[in-house]
Order: sequence, then structure tokens, then C-alpha cells
Amino acid sequence: MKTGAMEGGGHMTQDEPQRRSAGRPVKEVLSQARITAAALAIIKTGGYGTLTMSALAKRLGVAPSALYNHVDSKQEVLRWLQDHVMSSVDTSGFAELPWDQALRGWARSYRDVFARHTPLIPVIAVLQVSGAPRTLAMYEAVTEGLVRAGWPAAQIVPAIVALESFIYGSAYDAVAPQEIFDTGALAEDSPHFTAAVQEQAGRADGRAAESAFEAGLDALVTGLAGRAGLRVESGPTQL
Amino acid sequence: MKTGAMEGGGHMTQDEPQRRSAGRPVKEVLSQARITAAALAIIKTGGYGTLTMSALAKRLGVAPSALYNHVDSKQEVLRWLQDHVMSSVDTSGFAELPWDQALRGWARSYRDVFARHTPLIPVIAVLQVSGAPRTLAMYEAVTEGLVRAGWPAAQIVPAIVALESFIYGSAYDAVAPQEIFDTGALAEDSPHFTAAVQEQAGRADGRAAESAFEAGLDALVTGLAGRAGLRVESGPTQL
DNA sequence: ACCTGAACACCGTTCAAGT
DNA sequence: ACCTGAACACCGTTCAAGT
Repeated sequence: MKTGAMEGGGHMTQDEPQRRSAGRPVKEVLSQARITAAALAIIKTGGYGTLTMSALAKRLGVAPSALYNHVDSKQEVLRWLQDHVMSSVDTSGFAELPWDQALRGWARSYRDVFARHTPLIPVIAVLQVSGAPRTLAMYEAVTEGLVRAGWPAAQIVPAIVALESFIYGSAYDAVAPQEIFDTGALAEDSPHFTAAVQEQAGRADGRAAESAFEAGLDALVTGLAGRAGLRVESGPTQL
Repeated sequence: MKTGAMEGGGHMTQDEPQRRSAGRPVKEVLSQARITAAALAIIKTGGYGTLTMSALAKRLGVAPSALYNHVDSKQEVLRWLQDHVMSSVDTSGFAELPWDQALRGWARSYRDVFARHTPLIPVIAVLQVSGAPRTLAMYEAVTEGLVRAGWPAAQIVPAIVALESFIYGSAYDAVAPQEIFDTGALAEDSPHFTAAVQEQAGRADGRAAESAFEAGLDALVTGLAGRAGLRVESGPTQL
């Protein structure tokens, strides 16, 4: 059900990526939404390593140079992508659950989403919220939830920033190879650490990253709430 | 045809970037240490954006292709750099201070170092400690400090990983532009968040990142220690 | 063993010409 | 306004030839 480009009365048997002559197309062929969707599709298929302006243009059926009528730079594509991806972070808990459980759920979702998009993390670090409406909507949802729970206004931004820092670092950790802590030939030089790693490897049923994340999340939620004068109502949610 | 122009009192401190003929040099001209030092010098002068294999070769007085007799890839240069930089993280506190103060000092130093080297953060996420002796030495120092303080072995690695995640995220945050939270034209759509940002801007004397870092660090140290069955002996160190 | 110089297969981006 | 196609100034990396 895609509409072919209706030009010149030629035979239009093929679908979308048709040969197109130079000049303004009858119907707009590029837009922020379509470029973002194409970028996302490329990432899904081949990962971030395959996301080039060329690949993007090819998937959209245009010449690479055509992209620059709509985008300032590849960096801007990444910013669009970042804001798009952010909209899949789940803040629905704030409508239904006690605030501390909602906060934990948001943090887990946030980490899961960006574990699949780690190359966007450096982009966020510089991203102006004024140009990222869905990112801003996420902050608004979290803030509203905390305000409603009685958090003092002055404590909210530091708490979000601290949690976010932890979340981004944990997103990297979630996709790290499991054997990074194998000390190998250097085991003798690091007896304490080697023993600690062994201890951990024996315990966790698989993902050591998971227990570190849950431990850190629990500490942060409890500690930041305490500083805000609140007490958490429930313990850490078990998976 | 230039002849030795760097003879007297030039600002080129190291040995001769002289014209050299093909073939094996009398004395080795490249090594991990020299390549790392050159890379560091380039970063110090022009930032990570100027660190290219070409620039590296130029500073070492060789052709770019010569580097590949010593290095597998640029990625390997970054790994060397990472391990080198890690050695400037300060773990000396574990020898002198109560463990919780030592842990806080280590975390602050760690964050400060990588705030100046954020492009290395994705490198660490994949770095095998077996090939990074100084990184391993750092882990060993921290682990030994915690063991001596009475931490149960099984709790140490998750605690370090959680702290590290927070530290990396905070390193990005430390170098973010201050105005990223300005909601601008979208202020009306995000009343709670806009108010919270304003509240924060009025309070912190400059760096909002700093108060978030200290709040998160305090929560993590206290919470992780509690889970390990320990109690922190002193409150957060004030700067 | 380890250098040089030429070459390769890419990048992101610019711009004149075309409609 | 917005496309194409050619071109530009880079990248990281490979490899034959040279000593």
C-alpha cells in the first residue's frame, strides 16, 4: 500500500526506491520523521557501525547530498535519533505505583533502552532539552511524579541527574563482555581482586551486571530519598 | 630540503623528528610508551578530535604506515591510552583514611580524570583487565582497601561496578554545557520540570553537576556499605 | 625488523547545475 | 525548494619495495 511516485506517466511497477530525476519532487520525500525511521531501521539491521550518510540516503532512495537539505550534519541525525529513542523509556509507573517503585521501573527501562543504543550516550551529554521534546516530556513525567510524592523542588534535579549518570554508566556495563574481569596472567599481581571476582562469578547466576545495577539503584533511590526527607515505602522490587 | 632546524631551544622537547630513510632504524624509534606519550600530547594540545593516525605519526616523525608495525589499530592506541590514564586515578586514600573516605576520594579522582577523557569511556566498557595492568592495579588497590575494612568478598565487585557506572556517567555530566536543561520555548509544556530546574539554578553556586555527584556518591557509599553489613563512619566530606 | 610511499576503500560534506 | 552527480578533504589501513 505504498504510493509510487506519480511522475511523467511512466510505467510504475516498482515500489518506493525509484529512479528520480533532479529537481523538486512532487511530494516531499524526506523529513525528520522519515530520516529518523530509516536510521533506526539501519541500526536494527546492521548496528551503529553501518549507519553512514550513504547508507541512510540509499535506504531513502536519494543521493547522499540530498540529506543536507534537511539535516545540518550527521550529528543532527543522531540528536533526532536520541530524542526518538527516549520516547520509548517507560514512565507509566508514576501513574499507578508508589513513587519509589515508579522511579525504579523508570530507571530499569531507561537503562534497557540505552543499552541497545550506547553510541547515543555521548550525544545526550550535550543535548539541549529545548530541542528534544520527548526527552523533555520524560523529565516532566518523572518530575511531576516526584513532586506529587512530596519531594522538595530543590532536590529533584540533582536526584534525576545522579540517577541518570548511574543509568548511562550501567547501560555500558550491561553490554560489556562478561569476561572483562578475568585477570588472566596477571592474577598473581592482583590477589584480592582476583578472589573477589571469583566469589562473584560463583554467585550470580549469569549477569553480574544485573546485581550491580540493582544494588546501585537501591542505594541511590533510598539515599536520595532520605536526603529529600522521604522514606521509601517498599524494598527493592525483585525480578 | 630542510636540515636540522630544531637544534637550539625549540619547544619540541623530545628526540629528532628528522627525515629518515626507509629501512630499520639503528635505534628503535617507536614503542608503546612513546606512542602513548605522543597521543597524550596531541590530546592535550588539540583534543580528541585531532587525534588521528596521521597526526600521531607526524608527531613521532614517521610515516603513518610505520605505526602499524607496533599497533594493530587505532582502537589499540585508545586502549593503551586508557590504561595509561587510569594510572593517574588516586587510590592513595586507602592507605591513610577510613575506608569510606578513601572510597569517596577515589571516586572523585576517577571522575575528574575521565571528565578530561570522555572519549575513552566507551573503550573501557570493552577493555579486558588482563591487558590493562594499571587498570587492574587500581582495582586491586580498591579491593584490598575494602577487604581490609571488613567488606564481604561477594559484595565487593558489585559495589565497584555500581560506583564505576555512576562515575562514568558523572564524567559526561561534568563536562556537559550548563544550559542543557533550559526548556526554552517548551517551558509551558513542562511546568514541573521547568520549575525544578529554576529552583536548582537559584541554589547551586555554579556547578549543578557537583551537587548531583556528591548526593549520588553519598547515597551509593552509604547504601552499598549497608548492604555489605557495614556502617559508614563519617558523613560526606565537604570540599 | 621496521621503515617509506603509493594506493585503497571508505567517510562526511559542499556545490554547481538542473527542474 | 530540493534533487543529482561530481568533487573535496579527509579517514584508517594495507602492501610492495627498500635497507
